[in-house]
Amino acid sequence: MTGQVRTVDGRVAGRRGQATRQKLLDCLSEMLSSSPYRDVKVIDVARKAGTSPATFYQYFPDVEGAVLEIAEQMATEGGQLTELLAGRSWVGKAGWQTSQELVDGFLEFWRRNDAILRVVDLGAAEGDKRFYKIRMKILNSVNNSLSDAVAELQSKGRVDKDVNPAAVAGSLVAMLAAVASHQKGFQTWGVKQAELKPNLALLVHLGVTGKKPTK
Amino acid sequence: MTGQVRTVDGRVAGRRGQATRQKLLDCLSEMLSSSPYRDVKVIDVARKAGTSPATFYQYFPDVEGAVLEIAEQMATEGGQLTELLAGRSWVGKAGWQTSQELVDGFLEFWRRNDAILRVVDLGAAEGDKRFYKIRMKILNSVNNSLSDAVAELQSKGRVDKDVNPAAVAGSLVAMLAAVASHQKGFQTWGVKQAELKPNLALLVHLGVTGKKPTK
DNA sequence: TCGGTAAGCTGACGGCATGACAGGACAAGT
DNA sequence: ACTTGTCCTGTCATGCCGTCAGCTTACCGA
Repeated sequence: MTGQVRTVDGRVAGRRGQATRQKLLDCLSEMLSSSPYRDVKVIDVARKAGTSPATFYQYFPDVEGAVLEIAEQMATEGGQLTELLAGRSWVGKAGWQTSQELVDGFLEFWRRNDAILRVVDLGAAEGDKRFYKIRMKILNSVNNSLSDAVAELQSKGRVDKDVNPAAVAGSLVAMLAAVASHQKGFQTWGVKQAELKPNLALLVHLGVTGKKPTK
Repeated sequence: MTGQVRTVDGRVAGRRGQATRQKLLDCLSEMLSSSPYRDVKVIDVARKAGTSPATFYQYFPDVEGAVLEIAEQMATEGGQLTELLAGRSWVGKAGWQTSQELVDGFLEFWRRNDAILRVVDLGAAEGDKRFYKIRMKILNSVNNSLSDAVAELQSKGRVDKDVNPAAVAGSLVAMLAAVASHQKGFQTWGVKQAELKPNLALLVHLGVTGKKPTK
């Protein structure tokens, strides 16, 4: 499948090597959660993993390289997000439920992976194609489903013709991602988690169907 | 007002000093546009400004400190965003125009300041209160206006009672900011700039009024 | 059991950025 | 010209980066 795991200098990693590698990745993940991306140093990660910087460089070209690895793993898990929309209806009460469950699942996924997603977002915004592709991989599953849903409703005449399904879907997905990243920010605006979700679901439903949900 | 500009060691900066300081800020701004935040080094900024690292440290505690300065300046200019909504109507054709102009102005502002906004966003997401406050300062102007608009329509019975104005407004603002940050991303989804704007405006209008715009 | 071979790890090193300081250059007033 | 306070930089100790040679460990076939 993905081929063997290799060290920077071309050797194949065995059991022990892979364990060390994974430990480094885990420690890096922790560091990303606890300190600013800019301040994450190779030496700190290595120390935390109980090994030396030289070992780190055996498995990863640099911090960024290791981050990409973590992000890739997460993106693969992120494929589950597709299930939030596969075969769901956007009509009537079912539509409202679909919308709610999408918001719920999305926010939960983002909250679980917030540290790494922050970095992926930054990399993507800075124009780094590698991060960009990973971000796409995660969002595409949701985006395509949403886009299809809009397009289908459009073909039935339930949505205006001058709506661009991809643009609407992309904007909604971007909204979900942004709100998830700044969930704490809403508290300062006096909005609690529990209140936020239904309002987000409302916006998603409005965006996809153009109509208020029937609850 | 803001008091005198001071160096790190407490001296008051004169004409020449302020010029140097500003030059350093300008060069830092440029660097942020052209290279990843993580790789921006004091020595590079200093070289670009035709001075030495020591000079940089005379005016700023570190790179982050200087970035905060730039962000603060930008946040002040960002007050202009309020004008996009002050005294606008959300009813009928006027409502559609309000929505369009908001999207236009917002995207333009974000595009002009994308480099620094990326960093502010990251800092805020990482939980740094200083960046967080700056992000609020920028978004609040728009957010409050939007929130008021929703609340007003709500009091007139045109919007459902269980809608939380602050949550909806915050989500819409987050959407605008996120889409602006990843404008390039939409091109890969086959969505052009020109197509994006009206669809965003539609979503904003739907979110605020709960109805499709009359064009 | 015993090498042989490849994987795994680290000490050590040159290079570079950081951050602090003291002292020299410069402008302005007297 | 002299003084004063601002402004800049040479220099230095410190610490991280990224690489390499070389040592240790695990696996495997004879």
